[in-house]
Amino acid sequence: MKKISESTINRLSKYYRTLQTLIEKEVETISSEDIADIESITAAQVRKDLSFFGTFGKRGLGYNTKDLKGAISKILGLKKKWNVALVGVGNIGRALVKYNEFKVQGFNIIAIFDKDPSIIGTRVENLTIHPEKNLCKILKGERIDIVIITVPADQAQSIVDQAVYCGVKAFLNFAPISLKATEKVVIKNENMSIELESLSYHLTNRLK
Amino acid sequence: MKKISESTINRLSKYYRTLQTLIEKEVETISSEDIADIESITAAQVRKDLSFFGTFGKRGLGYNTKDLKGAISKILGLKKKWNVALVGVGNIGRALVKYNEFKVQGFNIIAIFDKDPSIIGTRVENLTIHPEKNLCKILKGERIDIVIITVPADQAQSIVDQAVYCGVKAFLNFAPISLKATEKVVIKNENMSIELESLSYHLTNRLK
DNA sequence: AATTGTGAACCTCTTCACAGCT
DNA sequence: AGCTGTGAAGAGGTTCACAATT
Repeated sequence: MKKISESTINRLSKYYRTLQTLIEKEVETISSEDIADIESITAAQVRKDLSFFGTFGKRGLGYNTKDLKGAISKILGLKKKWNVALVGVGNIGRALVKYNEFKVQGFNIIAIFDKDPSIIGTRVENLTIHPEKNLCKILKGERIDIVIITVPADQAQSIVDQAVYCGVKAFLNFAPISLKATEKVVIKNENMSIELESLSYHLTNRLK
Repeated sequence: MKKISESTINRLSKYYRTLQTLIEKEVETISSEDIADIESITAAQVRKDLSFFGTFGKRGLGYNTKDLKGAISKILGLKKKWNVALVGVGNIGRALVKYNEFKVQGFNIIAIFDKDPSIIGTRVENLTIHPEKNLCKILKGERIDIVIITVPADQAQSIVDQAVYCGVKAFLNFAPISLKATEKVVIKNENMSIELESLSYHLTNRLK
């Protein structure tokens, strides 16, 4: 299969969410132009993104919202439930465990870890905090697909290394550091400080 | 000034953080190649990014870590403290108020808002939760530069509209929806579901 | 008549490669 | 000799524009 860009994948996620909203409003059909307006992009972009995966529309009519949502759901692999673990039960980690959006989309956090003895064994939302030394055993036993990293920057690489060794191939990293892994592993970064610094740049240079 | 790409700005943030770590380790000089290795990019990319803003290195030697950190700090506008407000004191909002990294980098959350009467008036980390109806008055009075949006998706656009009307030009949005504003406003998105869905795509299609 | 699907044109970002300093 | 700074080449992503289809 042709290499699909990360931008295309991210836009598919957005279309997916938009379609969900449209279906709730009982809209049955939508054109690429209308989707484009909602996302503030061009209609050609929407059609091109979809064209990498097949032909989903009807010329002259547009796209059926339910069919297209189903198609994107299949492309993104959202038909299945994913087992997620979270390492680092601090402020951010705790908030993510409680964040409902993930579960709704099929990402179930089913194991959580920390290295602080004073919170190990306590519970957050029905989940017991495991010690990090049991990481590998539990990742394998629970068949974890994705690990969310919410530990401090200096501990993040070590968690990735351990988890990769135990077979995990996908990570969502909140630590403000560039993590390394082999080709066969994906790491997505959620770096909030970078986004704030970007705002700072624009306020300083462009928006005076 | 030439238009600088968002990727360049984001990489500058990363270099900045890397330089900070190097300075703590008492490294005084670094080459573009070494920075590139840390960030898993090419040396030419590092040099090109910096070249948009001036010449900071010494041929044959590399870059002085402290000087370069200072230069990037100035480019990104991090010399000054920014006044930040947060709207939506749910799980994520609460975690961000407590998140220390922001304050360390000069982003001070000094006002927080919610519309739930049962929590208005209560405190989170020394800050009293204000009712959303006072948004405009307080944004102006406290001279807020940046608004962090942690309300549900269907309320996010209305918060942006109000805040833009009251003079705010920069937003960090955690709601999973595409927000609209004029040219003179920047909105950065922190969409955690999109990143998870991207992982789902890669696990489904590439990493079997 | 309306709207998709797509090759070609265009534009932007990244990498190469080397002249120019230290 | 070593490493930066940068014009030119290359790669990749976006938009145009139109034939094809309903």
